[in-house]
Amino acid sequence: MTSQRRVIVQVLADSDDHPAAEDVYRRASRIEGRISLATVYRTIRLLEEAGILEKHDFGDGRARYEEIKRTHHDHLIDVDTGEVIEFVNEEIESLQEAVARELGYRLTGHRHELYGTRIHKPEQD
Amino acid sequence: MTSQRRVIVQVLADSDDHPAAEDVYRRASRIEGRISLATVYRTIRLLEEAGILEKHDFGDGRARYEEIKRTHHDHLIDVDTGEVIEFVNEEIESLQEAVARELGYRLTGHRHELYGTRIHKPEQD
DNA sequence: GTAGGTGCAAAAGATTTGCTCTGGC
DNA sequence: GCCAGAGCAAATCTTTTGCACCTAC
Repeated sequence: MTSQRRVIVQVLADSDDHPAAEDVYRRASRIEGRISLATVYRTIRLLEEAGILEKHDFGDGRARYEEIKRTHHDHLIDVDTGEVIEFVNEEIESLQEAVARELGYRLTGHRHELYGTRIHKPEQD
Repeated sequence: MTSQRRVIVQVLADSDDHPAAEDVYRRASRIEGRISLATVYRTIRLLEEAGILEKHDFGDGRARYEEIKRTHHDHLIDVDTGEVIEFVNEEIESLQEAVARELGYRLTGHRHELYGTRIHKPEQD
């Protein structure tokens, strides 16, 4: 357990957004100067393989990460702002299982992202 | 309309899988020798912007493409073989709309992929 | 004839890796 | 002291781009 790893893990734990490797590097650098992007990538990979981190791709060309929390959720991405909103829908979850089963598969994972634009609500402005 | 573009469009129309740019290049090269990977990328981009082609990312680091067919569908990826199976589930589709609406969003698109392993069926072997 | 398209090679951006050095235990 | 792990720079992989040349209309 080196200081670099400690800092990276801390940064990820403190983030409630979905930072890319570069973001993690930037945030970690503020705390611990002696750190390199390569180490961030290596540590992120370790954490991912250990099942601690989840990798996402929201379509902007780089991987985004978040800690696996107790509650599973999917994401809605605001196409105008890039904001990421988490959602849970048990009905969709079980339908997915059913679809896979019908096709002769056991589900090992899934990726579900919604992309949308905010509905303008005049009374909220 | 150049011969290169004609060939690329033809290759895509003839493919019922989800080829990456490199695959399109390989298939097109067999038909038309005078073609470059750069042209494939440029043409693919044009077709995507024209709404003729859909871009996917199945998690292997390169983009995969398919022609937009009349019927919308999502994908189940066999994690053992890489095989891609298309599926349609209207119930999930409308639940997605509902989820977005509840969060105050109008859906502009979505990405939904299931990852699974084939359930072994002894009587089928 | 010319504007848009092509090929080639180099650039760009994200991620990985080889190698040497270092710091935790 | 040893060895896993760090830093740095170079390599890799996919995709994009600059530029000179070409070709469809």
